[in-house]
Parts: sequence; C-alpha cells; structure tokens
Amino acid sequence: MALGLFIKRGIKSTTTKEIANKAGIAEGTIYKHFKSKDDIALELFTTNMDMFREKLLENTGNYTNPNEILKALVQNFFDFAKNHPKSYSYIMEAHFTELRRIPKEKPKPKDAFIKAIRLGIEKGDFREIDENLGAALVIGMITRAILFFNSGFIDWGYDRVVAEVTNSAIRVLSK
Amino acid sequence: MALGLFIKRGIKSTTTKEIANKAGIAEGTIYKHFKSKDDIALELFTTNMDMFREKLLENTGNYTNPNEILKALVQNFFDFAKNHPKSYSYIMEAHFTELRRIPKEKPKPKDAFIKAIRLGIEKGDFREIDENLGAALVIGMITRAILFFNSGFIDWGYDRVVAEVTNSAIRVLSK
Amino acid sequence: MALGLFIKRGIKSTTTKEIANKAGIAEGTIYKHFKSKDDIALELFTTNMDMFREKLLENTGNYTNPNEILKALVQNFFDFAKNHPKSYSYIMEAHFTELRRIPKEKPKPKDAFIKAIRLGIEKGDFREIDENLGAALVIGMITRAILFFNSGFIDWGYDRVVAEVTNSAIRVLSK
Amino acid sequence: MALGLFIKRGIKSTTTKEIANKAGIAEGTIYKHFKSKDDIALELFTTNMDMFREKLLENTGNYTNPNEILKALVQNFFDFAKNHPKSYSYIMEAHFTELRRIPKEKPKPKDAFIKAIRLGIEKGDFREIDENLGAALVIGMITRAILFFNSGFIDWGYDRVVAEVTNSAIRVLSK
DNA sequence: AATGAATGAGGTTTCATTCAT
DNA sequence: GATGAATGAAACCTCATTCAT
Repeated sequence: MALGLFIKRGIKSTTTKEIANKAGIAEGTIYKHFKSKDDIALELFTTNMDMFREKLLENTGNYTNPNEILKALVQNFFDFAKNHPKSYSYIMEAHFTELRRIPKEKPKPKDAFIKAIRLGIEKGDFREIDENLGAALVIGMITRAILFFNSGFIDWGYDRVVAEVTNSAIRVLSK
Repeated sequence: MALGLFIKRGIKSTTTKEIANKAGIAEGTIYKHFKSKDDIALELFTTNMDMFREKLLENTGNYTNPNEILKALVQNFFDFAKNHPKSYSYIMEAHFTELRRIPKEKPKPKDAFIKAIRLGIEKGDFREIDENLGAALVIGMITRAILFFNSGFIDWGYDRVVAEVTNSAIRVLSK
Repeated sequence: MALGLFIKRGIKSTTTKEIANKAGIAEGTIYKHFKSKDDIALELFTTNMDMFREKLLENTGNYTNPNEILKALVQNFFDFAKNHPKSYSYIMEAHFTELRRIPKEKPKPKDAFIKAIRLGIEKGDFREIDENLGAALVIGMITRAILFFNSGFIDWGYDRVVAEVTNSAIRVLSK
Repeated sequence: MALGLFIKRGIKSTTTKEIANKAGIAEGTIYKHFKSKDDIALELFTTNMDMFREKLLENTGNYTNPNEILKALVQNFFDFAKNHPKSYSYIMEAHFTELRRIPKEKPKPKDAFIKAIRLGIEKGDFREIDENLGAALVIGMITRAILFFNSGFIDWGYDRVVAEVTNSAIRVLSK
C-alpha cells in the first residue's frame, strides 16, 4: 500500500519504484491499475476521505440532540485518527494538493459539523454563530489536539482528551 | 523570492530554474548563496517562523492579565496571516517537512500560548487544563478559522471573526 | 487488420495492444499467430507485395506488343492503388524497412517493367536504354502521379491521368 | 549529427541515447537544444528541406528558356543527392511523417518544377499538361532514377543517367 | 561574484512479450 | 487455443548541481 510511503515522504518524493516494491509488484504493473502516479494520489485521497466521512457519520443518525450529535462526531473523529492512523495522516496532509482536484459538490467531512451546528442553532441549543466558523473552530480544536496528542505533547490519556475536546466544543457553541 | 512558488507548487515541485527566474538571477548563482535547494527551504522556514514568533509576541509584554495576553496573541496571529499571507501559508505548509529539521530547543510560536495558559491557570483565571492541550485547542481554532476565512467560507467580516475566535478561546479556557 | 494502423502511424508507433484491439482479439493471442510484432510487419509486407505483383501481371500475358504490355502495367498499377489503397500505401511505405528483410531472389513488381522494356528494346520498338533505368523512370512517374493524384494536387480525372502517364511512359521509351 | 541515425533506423527507432552518443554529448544536453525528440526530427527536416530547395534553385534564375531551367533543375536534384546523401535520404524518408507538421504555405521543392512547367506551357514550348501532373512525372523519374542508381541497379555512369533523365523529362513535356 | 551550458542520475511511463489460468 | 494481468527492460525526459568562462 502506497499510503505509508506517501505520508512519510510526501507524494512527490515517493517514487514509483518504491510504490511497486512496497506493493510487491513490478513498476510497470502500477500502470495497469492507475493512469499515472498522480492518479494514485487522487484515488487514495478520495477513497480515504470517503471512508473517513462514513466513519464520522456512524451512529450520528441515532441522535436528535445537537449536543449528542456533536459529541458523537468528536468521538468518531478521534477514533478514526486512532484506528486508521495512516488514512488519517494522509487525509490531513494531502488536503491541500488533492482537494482542489475533486469536484466541489462531493460531500466532505466538514459538512457533518456544519449540519449539526445549524441544527443546534435552529433548536436554540447553540448560540447564533456563523455555522462555517463554528465548524472551523470545532474541527480546528479536534485536529490540533490529535496532532499534539500524537506528538506526545499532552500528558492526559486518550479518553480524557476526547472528553475535554468535546467539552470545549460545547463551551464554544452553547448559549 | 521563492516563497510564492514554494507555496503554490510545493518545495519538491518548484525547480531551481523557476526560483532563479523569479529572483532574476542565473541558476548557478543560487549555489553562491545556498548549499542546496533544500537549504533554501530550510532557511526560508526558519526566517519566516522567527518573524512570525516575533510578531506574535508583539505587545504581549504589556499585559499581566492572561485574558488580555490571550486576546493579543489571537489578534497578532490573525494579523500576521493577513499582513504576511505568503509567509503564513509557507509556515503552515512547510510545517511537516521542515519542522523536523530544526533544533528542538528552538522556541516556537506555540510556546507563547502555552506560557499564557500556564500563567492563567496559576493566577486562577483559567481552569485546570493540560497546558499543551489548551494551546492545541486555541491554535487549532485560530488556524482553522483563518483557513476557512481565507477560503471564503465565512460570511462575517475580519474583525468579527477575530473577536469571535478570541471569545471562543476564553470560553474554552475560563473556569 | 493491422494494415490501416501501420499506415497511419508507422510500424514502430503501432502498439500490439492497438493491433489486438483492431483485430478483436487479446494481446496475448497475437503470439499464437506471429512470432513477434516485426513478424507481423514482414508477413503483411510479403502478402501484400505478392498480391500487388499478381494484380500487376494480370492480362499482360495476352499481349506480345511491348507498348500494349506497358499500357496494361500502368493501368494495373493505378488500379491496384485505387482498389487496394491500404495495401498500396503499406507497400510504398514499408518498402525501406521491410524490403531488406526478404530474400533477394524473390520476384518483385519492378521485374515486370524491366522485362517489358527488355522485350521492347529487343523488338526494336523501344530505344536503347538501360532497362533498369527505363523501369525506374516509368515506375517513378506512376508512383509520383498516384501520390499527387491522391493528395488532390491534380485537377484531371482518374482515366485521363492514367492515359497521360501511359502516354508519357511511351514517349520516354519509344525511339 | 542525428541525421545518419534517423536515416538508418528511422526516427522512432533511434533513441535519445544513441543521438547523444553520436553527438558526443550527454542525453540531458539534447533538451537544452530541442524541446523533444520529435522536435529534432522536425527541425532536421525543415533545415534540410530548406537547403535542398536552395540548391535546387541555384542558377535557374540565369535562364529564360524552360528547357534550360528544367535541365538545371534535374542536374541540381541529382547533384544534391550526390553531394548531400544523408540530407537527401532523410528528406525522402521523413517526407510522410514530417511534411504534415510544417505549414502549408512554406515553399517546397516541387514548386520549382511546377513553375518551370507553367512557364514552358505559357511560352508554347511544352504541351498542355496539368502542371502538377507534369511535376509529378518529372520528380518521379528523378527520384526513382536516383534510388535505382544508388542501389547499384543501373550500369550507366552518373552523367549519362542525369543526361538521360533530362532527356526523358523533355520528351514527356515537349509538344 | 555571476553565468548558464552541460551533466548524468534518476524519475515516470510505455510496451513487446510471457505465462498461469 | 485464447486470455489479459504481470513483467521489466528500456524509452523519453527532468532537474539539482557543477564548472569553465
């Protein structure tokens, strides 16, 4: 799988030879499955982002309470980063280069946050904040917390960090 | 200046020829000033991060109130991104590749946040949160808000966004 | 049939995949019928040149008069180019690459011209010209005329062009 | 010089490595001078065709008599093939592939023949023949004669062949 | 100090051919 | 016999770096 390599060295610095070696196939074989090296990066990104979105939305349909939905989203976000670390890293890093190459209409993870925040505002549970700014604040907290946690900067345990980020998200959004 | 190119295409994808053209010098001349292309990237990163740190700390010495320090940090962060967009973009993106190449002990922007949060906790103004987690939450909110704002996702004006992020940071940290 | 492709793109630029696609078979199947790609080119050349030679000689046995034989040869040459355009194009173009790969003793189209000219000289109908030069002149006129005609350079109709080339051949060879 | 290689093996079969070796330069250096391999082929073709056209027209300005002009053209054609054999071979062979890539308006060697024939018809020295067909006939005779001569098929000497082709051209065109 | 042509290692990609099914 | 995925050598081309001027 090229994911690991793409994360470690970046797409541009990963050679097709390395990809082929890692996959245990010949260099030429790559081009039976993909049109070009860039195509690998794009498909990898799309696939992983789709998986991420799916995992992110898991169980959120069960709830009608915006706070509970938000809580589930934060938990799922953290769990995805924990259970699919390569996938997560790749999504975070390929963001800039690949995002511009996929159609605008394609639903993205942030949409789940925007929707939840809108619901919360409508229901009167959350304060009147631009829903995109709200999503930015929450997603920002989560991603940076994961980054610092994975870098070993934070002394607290996983569950406590998740709980704290959830708590903080609610602090930011509640009336 | 190679900064713009490095941001637009990534370091690896920017050629020495392009750098030289942009700088109005000959390809060979680059090697009179830098040891290698990577050297350019590193020096660019160090220089810009130093400038960022300096701007971030501006005026913060004036205050003893943690809330005011925090407020100044958020404002400075936003202002730097606004006034030095290339510099800011480059720091954000080169983060991953370049950060590992500079000495650990070198002071970094996040230290300012950590210090302010520690002070706030000591003074009893902020709740007892892991100071690194606190910094992660605040920095995460700021960076994501800037990203969304620059992408045109947010309808509110600059000042209101800054105010809102400041407000949110205090919400997260206060008792 | 690979002929069309070989003409349009040249042998070297036509891929086995294209040949297989065109023939409606799998790439691997080619190697059940031919030893290699070059083998296809050679067999194609031999087959088509044999067919050309055969068509060229049609009816020429009926005549004893050199002028009439020459006339028939010119007509047959033109007719072959008209009725088998791909075959004709391929022979013209593969000439250089393939001719050196077939045995020297194999009879070639030009032999028919040489023979007719020799006969004409012997009979006293044609002037004393090196028979190979004579053949070169006649064949040259025919092939170039066909090329120009097919390129749309010549305003006259097919029959008139044929008649004119025949006339010119006789002018060149007659006493 | 890549000319020799292009003639011997065809453009497609000549590798950049071979071209570089022959030229005594590094492979990469090729791309300081040409945009691509195809670019080499095209420039080589244009340059050589221009040279050919120039040599072909030499001295023809001296004459007003169509027969003399025609004679000079035949002589120059033969001489070019003799004095610049690689150039000549390349022009003949690259004809098909390269001709379609140069602008239609660009003057070509055949124009000289067309012009001479038109003049001859106007002056009443030549018979009323489509001038393009006339050019085709003359050029066809010359090129085929050169081909046969160079292949060693013709026993006569160079000058006699030239004289004979000139004679034949006049036979074909005269009233 | 500055130049930019030349280098050549190494990158991506193509494609004739093989071989297990 | 037919298939087509896999192969891997080799093609074209890029580009960071060097060096004679």
